Amino acid sequence: MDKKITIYDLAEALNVSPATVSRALNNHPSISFNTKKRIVSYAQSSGYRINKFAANLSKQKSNTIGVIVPKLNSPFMSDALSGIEKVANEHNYNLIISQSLESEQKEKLNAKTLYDSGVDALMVSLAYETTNYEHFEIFREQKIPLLFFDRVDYFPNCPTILIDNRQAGFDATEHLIQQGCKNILHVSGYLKRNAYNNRFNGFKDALYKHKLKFTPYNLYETDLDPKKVEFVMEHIKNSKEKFDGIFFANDAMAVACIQALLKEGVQIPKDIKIIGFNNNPVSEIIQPNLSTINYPGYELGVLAGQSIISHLKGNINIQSAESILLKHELIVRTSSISNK
Amino acid sequence: MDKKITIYDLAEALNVSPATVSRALNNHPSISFNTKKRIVSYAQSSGYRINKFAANLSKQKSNTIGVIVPKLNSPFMSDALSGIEKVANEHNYNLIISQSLESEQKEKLNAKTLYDSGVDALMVSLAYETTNYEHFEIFREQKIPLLFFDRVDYFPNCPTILIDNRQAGFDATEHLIQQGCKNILHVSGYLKRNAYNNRFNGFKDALYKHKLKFTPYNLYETDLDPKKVEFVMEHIKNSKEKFDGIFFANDAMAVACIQALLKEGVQIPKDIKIIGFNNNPVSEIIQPNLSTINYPGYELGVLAGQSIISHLKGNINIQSAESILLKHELIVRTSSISNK
DNA sequence: CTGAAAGCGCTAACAA
DNA sequence: TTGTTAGCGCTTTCAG
Repeated sequence: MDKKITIYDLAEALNVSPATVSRALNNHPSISFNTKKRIVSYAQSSGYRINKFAANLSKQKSNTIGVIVPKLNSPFMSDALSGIEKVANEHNYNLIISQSLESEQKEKLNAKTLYDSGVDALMVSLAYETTNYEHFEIFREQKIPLLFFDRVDYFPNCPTILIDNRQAGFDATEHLIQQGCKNILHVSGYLKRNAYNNRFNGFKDALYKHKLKFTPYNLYETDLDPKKVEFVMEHIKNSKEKFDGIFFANDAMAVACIQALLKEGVQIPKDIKIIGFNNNPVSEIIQPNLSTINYPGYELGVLAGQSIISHLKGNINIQSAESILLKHELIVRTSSISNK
Repeated sequence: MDKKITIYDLAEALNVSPATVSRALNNHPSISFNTKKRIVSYAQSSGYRINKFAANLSKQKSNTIGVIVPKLNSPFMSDALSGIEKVANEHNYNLIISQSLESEQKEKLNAKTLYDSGVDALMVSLAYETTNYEHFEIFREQKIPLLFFDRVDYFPNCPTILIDNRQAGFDATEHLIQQGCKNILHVSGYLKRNAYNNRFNGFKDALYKHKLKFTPYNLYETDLDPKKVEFVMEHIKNSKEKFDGIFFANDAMAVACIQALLKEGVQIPKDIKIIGFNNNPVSEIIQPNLSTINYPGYELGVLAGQSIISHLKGNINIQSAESILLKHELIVRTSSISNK
C-alpha cells in the first residue's frame, strides 16, 4: 500500500478502461449502475486515492478559493474566516488563506501566488495601504470570480459584502448626540480605506443634521492599533474645547482609550460618552460596558462564502454582480448613556 | 493576453526547447546565463504565468501546507494561525486551513481532503472528540510530515509544539495556594484531550505537594464554552465546602465566571481568588484584572511553521522528530492576590 | 549547455 | 454504456 494506485491500475484489475473508472469515480451519468458499483467498491478496498494534481490539470480548476485578509488574528476577521471556511468546507472547497499584513506589496504578491496556484475564486479584504488594484486585473481577465468583503473598494462587476458604514457611522453619532453630546470626537481608521471614510461621512452627516459644527479637531485619524492609544489621549487632552463624546471606528481602540481615560480620572459616561464599532467581545467586559455597532463577522463570512460559491456553481448570473449590505445594529450599553 | 501562454509558446518564440525554458524559469544550474536572461525577460514581458497544476503533477508536490484546527476564531488559535501563515508565506508555501469544529468526523474528512489535495505537510491541533488517529496514518505511510500543536497526542515520530501544560497547571495552582487558598476548584476542558489532562495533573501535583486534599468536587469538566457558565456557577454554589480559589483552564470561561460571581455579590479576590489560562486579551480588561498563564499563540505558530518548513527543506533529519516545549509564564494580576 | 521525448494521472470528445 | 485517444503544461532523464 505504499506505491500509489492510479486509475490505470484499477482499470487493469477490473478489465475496464481508465475512462470508465474515471466516470465511475466521478458519478458520471452515462455508466451502468453495476460497473459503477463494482469499480467504486474495488477502488475503496484497494485504497485508491485520487491525484488532484492530475485532475486539476485536466480540468483546469482546483476547487480551491483564495482569501487575502489584512491580518487573520482579529476577532472580526477570524470570525469572518470561520464563516467562510464553514461554507467552503460544506461545498468541498478548500480555502487558501493569506495575510497582507496591511502591506500593498504583500497583497500584490499574495494575489499573484493565489492566481498561479489556480484558485477558482478570490475573496479579498483590502490592506490599509492599497491604492492600486492592478493585481486584481488578471482575475477579471481570466474570469475568475473576485469578491471584496469588509474593506472593499469599487471594482466594476465585483460583488462586495459589508455593512452600510455611512449609516452605521451616522447611527452611532446620532446616538451620542441624543445623549446630549455637543462636541464629539471621531477616532477613525485610515480614511483612504472607504470603510472608514464612510463611517466618517456618517459622522459628519449626523453632526450636520443636528447642526453641530465640525472642525478638524473633531477627527483623529489613526491605524487603530490600541498600542497607540497615547496619541489619541494626547489629542483629547490638547483640544481647547473639551470633548463630551467619542465615536471610535473600532472597539479595540475604544477599550484601550476608556482604560486610559479612567486612569486619568475621567468619568464615563458622565464626563465623556463613548461608542465603539464592531461589537468585539471585549465591549461586554470593559467597565463601563461599551456601546457599539454590531458588525457580524461570522455572518458576513457565511454570506460571502455562499455568494462566491453560487457564482462558482453558476447559480448566479455573473453580470448581476450582486453586492450585499449586511444589517448593522446599534447596541446601547452604559458607556454612552446620559444619567438623567 | 487572454489566452494562456505556455512554455511551448515561449520556446517557439525564442527558438529554444521547452526544456530550456523550464530550466531558465526554475533557476536550473545547467543553463547559460545569457539564454536564461533572454528567456526570463521575455517570459516577463509576454505575461507568462506558470501553471502550477502541471508543475505539481510533474513534481508531485504542491508547496502547500495543510492545517486543521478545532476552530479558527479563538484569540489563541487565530494568533497561532497568523504566525504559521507568516512563516509559510515567507517561504513561498500556501496554507490550506480547515476547521474540525471539534468533531472527529469532520477532522477525518478534512484530513482526507488535504491528503487528496496533495499538501506537502500537515499541521494539526486536535478536536475535542478525536480519540482515534487512523486518519493520520496515510500521511505517515506516504512520508508526509505531520506536526501537532497545542492540542496534541502521542504519535510516534511526530513533532509536537506546545507548552508544558502540567507545569503550567502546577504553577497556576501553587500560586493560588501561596495566596492562601485551601479549597480550590479546577474548571477543566475535556480531560481526554491531554492538554487539559496535563493541566489537571499539574493542579493535583500542587495540591499534593501542599498537602491539600482533592475530592471529585474540586474538579469540574466542561467544554469551556463561556455560554455554559451557569453550570459552573451551579457547581460552585452547590459545593458544601465553599471554594476559596478557582483555576480555569481558559480565560474566556474565567471571565464569564467572574462576571457571574460579581453579579452574585461575591468579592474577587477577597472571597474567591481566580486564575485563568492563555492570557487572552480580555484578561487585562476584566475588573479585577485576571491572573493567568501566558501561552503565546503567535510565537507557537511561528515555531510550528519554522519546524515544518525545516523538515520540508530537509534541514532537519526526519527521525529526530523534534518536539518543542514553549515557555509559559505566570502572570499575576489582581484577581488572585491576597489583600494583606 | 541544450534538445528530444517520456512521463505525471486524470478528463473528455469522439467512436463504437 | 464503454473504449480509444488526445491532450492538460511542466519536469526530467538521457543523449548529444
